[in-house]
Amino acid sequence: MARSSAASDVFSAIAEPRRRQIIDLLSRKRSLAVGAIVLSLGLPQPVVSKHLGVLREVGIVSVSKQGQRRVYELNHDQLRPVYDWIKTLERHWDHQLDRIRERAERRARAAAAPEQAKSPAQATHKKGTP
Amino acid sequence: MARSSAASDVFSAIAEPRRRQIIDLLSRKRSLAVGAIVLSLGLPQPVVSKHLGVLREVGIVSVSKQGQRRVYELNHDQLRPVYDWIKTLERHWDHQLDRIRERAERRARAAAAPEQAKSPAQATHKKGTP
DNA sequence: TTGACATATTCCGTAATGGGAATATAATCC
DNA sequence: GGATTATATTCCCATTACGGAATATGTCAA
Repeated sequence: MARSSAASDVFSAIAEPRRRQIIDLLSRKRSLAVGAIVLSLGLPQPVVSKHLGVLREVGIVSVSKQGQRRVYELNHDQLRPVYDWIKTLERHWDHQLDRIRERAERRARAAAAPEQAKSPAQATHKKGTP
Repeated sequence: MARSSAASDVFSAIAEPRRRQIIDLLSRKRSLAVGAIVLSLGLPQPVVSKHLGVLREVGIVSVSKQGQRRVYELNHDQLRPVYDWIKTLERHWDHQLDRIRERAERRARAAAAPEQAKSPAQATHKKGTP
């Protein structure tokens, strides 16, 4: 019963290495025809078409006919759930963002409570809260 | 063969919604015994144990015996491949990072050349989850 | 039309998935 | 020792996944 299937769930869709490869390809080149993907990945055409089918069903890619070929492109938005989910754990990876944000917050705190500021922050008028 | 199995591939491991739930739980509470997870998710204990088994095999979680219970905790590092992969597409989402970095740099420049300080210090920018 | 090309779909076989129920292991308490 | 609690493991089953081969659909060109 409705086990999260690759055909409907983004996370399952990206579980397949070759599907991730396809996504990688499409994120670099703006758009690609099936043939180009087949060439690039070196997989049998039916295999590629089937993977594209899965990605299509989930909404990760979209097609447009162009002559006798189908041109695929990435819908980045559909991958957002993955991004949002993993981003929750971002703080654990000592990411640049953290250092920047941390510094900003330290600075903000210092500006908000200047009496316990150990480091002599030059200037900084304090500032009322909006 | 060697289809990327959930038992060996991180992406496959996190494809399962309940496994993601477990990860979410463990990322909030530092460490949890199986019983607590069972309680929290409302799933049968064997099911939880099996999911934990998968996460364990991949290395996403690790166990330690504590009395008669096994306490699990998250190994964030193992999820890094997911983070790194999805982060490639970050630019498409006009991410907060850019704004924060920009602001920080502006601020840094202002601090380096204090005589022309005139920036509106918007210290506290609490950003709730959208 | 016929034929070449580009892509999708179907059928098949094998392997893996995840849940349920029952059972096994292990630690703790009496 | 035996009983109880906590967790893992095994067996079974229905479902799904993926690749391969063959075939179907669609499009252009002459």
